[in-house]
Amino acid sequence: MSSSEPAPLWDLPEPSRSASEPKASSPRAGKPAAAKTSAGRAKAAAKKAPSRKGQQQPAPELPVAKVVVDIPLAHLDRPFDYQVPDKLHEAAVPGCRVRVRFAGQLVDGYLVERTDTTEYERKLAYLERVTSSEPVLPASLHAVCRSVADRYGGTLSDVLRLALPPRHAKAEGEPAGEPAPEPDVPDVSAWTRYQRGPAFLDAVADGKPANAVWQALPGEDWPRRLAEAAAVAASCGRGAVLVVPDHRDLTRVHEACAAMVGEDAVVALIAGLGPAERYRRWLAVLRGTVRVVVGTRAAMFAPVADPGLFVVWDDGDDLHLDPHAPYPHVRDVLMDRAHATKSSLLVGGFARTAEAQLLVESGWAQAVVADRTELRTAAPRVTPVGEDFDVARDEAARVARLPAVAFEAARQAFAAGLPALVQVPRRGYVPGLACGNCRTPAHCRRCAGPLALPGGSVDGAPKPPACRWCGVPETAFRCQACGSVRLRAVIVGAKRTAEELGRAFPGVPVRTSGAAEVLATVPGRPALVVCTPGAEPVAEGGYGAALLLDGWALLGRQDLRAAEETLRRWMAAGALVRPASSGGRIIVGAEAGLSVVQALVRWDPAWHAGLELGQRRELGFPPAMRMASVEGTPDAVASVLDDLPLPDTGEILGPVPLGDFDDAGNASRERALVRVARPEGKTLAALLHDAAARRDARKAAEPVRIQLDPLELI
DNA sequence: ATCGTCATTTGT
DNA sequence: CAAATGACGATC
Repeated sequence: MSSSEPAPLWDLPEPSRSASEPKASSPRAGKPAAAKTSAGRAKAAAKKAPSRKGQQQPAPELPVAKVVVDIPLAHLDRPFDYQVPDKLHEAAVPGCRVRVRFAGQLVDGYLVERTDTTEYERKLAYLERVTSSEPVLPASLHAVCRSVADRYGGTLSDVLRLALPPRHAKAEGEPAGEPAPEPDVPDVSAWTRYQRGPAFLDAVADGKPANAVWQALPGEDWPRRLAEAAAVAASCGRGAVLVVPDHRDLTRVHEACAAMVGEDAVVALIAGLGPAERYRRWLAVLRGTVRVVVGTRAAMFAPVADPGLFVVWDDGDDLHLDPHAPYPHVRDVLMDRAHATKSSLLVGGFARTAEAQLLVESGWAQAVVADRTELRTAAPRVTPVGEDFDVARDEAARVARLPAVAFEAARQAFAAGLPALVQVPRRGYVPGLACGNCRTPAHCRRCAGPLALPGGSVDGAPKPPACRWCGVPETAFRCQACGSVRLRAVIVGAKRTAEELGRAFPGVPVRTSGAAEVLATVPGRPALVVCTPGAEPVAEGGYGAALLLDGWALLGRQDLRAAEETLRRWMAAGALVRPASSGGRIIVGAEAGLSVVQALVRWDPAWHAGLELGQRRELGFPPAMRMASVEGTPDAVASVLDDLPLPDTGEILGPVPLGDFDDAGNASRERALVRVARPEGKTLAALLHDAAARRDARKAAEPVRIQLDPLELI
């Protein structure tokens, strides 16, 4: 039975015995590249039949190929030497894709170098074939990927999988276009609003490495500012890579860049393009036909020629963390690339992360920020609304349970012919509550706002329901309609909120933007624009008001970054509002005494980032310290930790159970954190890599997830 | 997956 | 004491 299956060609026995199979050698002998047909045939005939393998001659020069194999095992994370056969001498160029026999299997790999000699004591195997001579892994890209793998304690092959799109033969066959011409030097006068802004761009223009952390002013046309920076680099013949969190941002930055440096000089790299187009655009970058790359996180590896500038916008957005091993972060990869290539880095956003703050405080980067005078002309007026607020007197607004100031701010915006933005918690993020008996929506006894489950827990017990507007917990619910004490969860999304609010403003159209459908822009006319964080449309001419009603949900999260994240989302929405001088107002539903609210009122993200970083130092949390998480079954986690030599400053926290439990009540998965002082981060990564290597070599079945600088810590 | 190495078992 | 078998680890 089994004998009826034809063995694949490459499974034929190697040297001897094939004298009895005269045909074995001929079928694949015709290599299209050999071109000269008659000579090729004569040569093949001259070689007497037996397997071609034994007959292979090493290449006349540089016969050794260093090959990185595409196997994600940590103990095989190094190049292996192969012999280049005579026939592949021309094709086997550094950086090309190859196929090699590795441990009896044919595997894909990359040829990273041709050399004269090998350290290997035994006989080298030959390259099986060259998949294509396109040098997709040149030394520069190899170095980037190796460095990223080392930083995260991961393997090169894992990083290569993130950095190189799958090959598409048809796209590869198309000829490379002409390199785009150098664009004109752009007008960068808009950067004079920021201290050290012009100085930073001068450095980029002079090809001197400079690093900047930039907080954009409210209302800033930041895609255009980024395009100007990219154009500065491009105008002096350097490349630029700009990474933004999502597709919507990418569209804006891409348009701005195309207008600034020309359609042909910029390319958008984005997931979900389709294999051919994805590879085509990536090749255009590799071949140097475009100078400016705009993309989402995978573009952080874009092999742009002669890079002069790397940019990450809104580095606090968790989309910048790649969810695939070894979980690299855009900001950190771009820092590494900028450093390695002596080019510049720009970390921009409306808000500032604790990580960016550390770059500034350590002197690694300069703060590019506006002074208070500029800020005063740009910022909207911010009014916090805490627990004690007056519900609007207007009858319809009372029905919608809207605070009076919020109602008034929205009304003024509409009166001025402008839209108003309402930011509400993400749908499903927080379920709303209704009576378990009669299904009447459950309302707060204090302000009549809707009750919801905040999520998270205190001392192991789930948090009690709380009001969506004022945040007051409800510990003894009783239905107003039927007297039942039972509660049931209902989904209250942006849609429902929109309907409720809409009734308060008859005649004003209500638009929603959220997970289901994200609007890019809304016209500059009266409208109530209800959206979840991150989905705020840009309004033509700016919003007249923004109502930030999700503070209690954002701030209530059990997360080290809750405050930082809240300010980031508020500022992203608030930046779309007109300046106070033009009547722009922000109403934020949170206590005025909170520092995060103060930071919004004063529009001072740097101050808040300084506070955050100070707290992280006190707690010994990132980015003040470096952390790694080790996650898996209890046995697997224990085996890694037991095998991990701790650096001097090393400390293990946990392990703690992770959510799911088995029938016996034991955690099926655990997570431990390993903490070291920042200077030992590199050592920790190497030690974790080695521990993973020993584990892989033992062929351990249970997977362990090792992550450096994980975002979620609590 | 496959191959070589080295230790152990089995057959004289 | 030599040949056969098996466990293990490297994998070019």
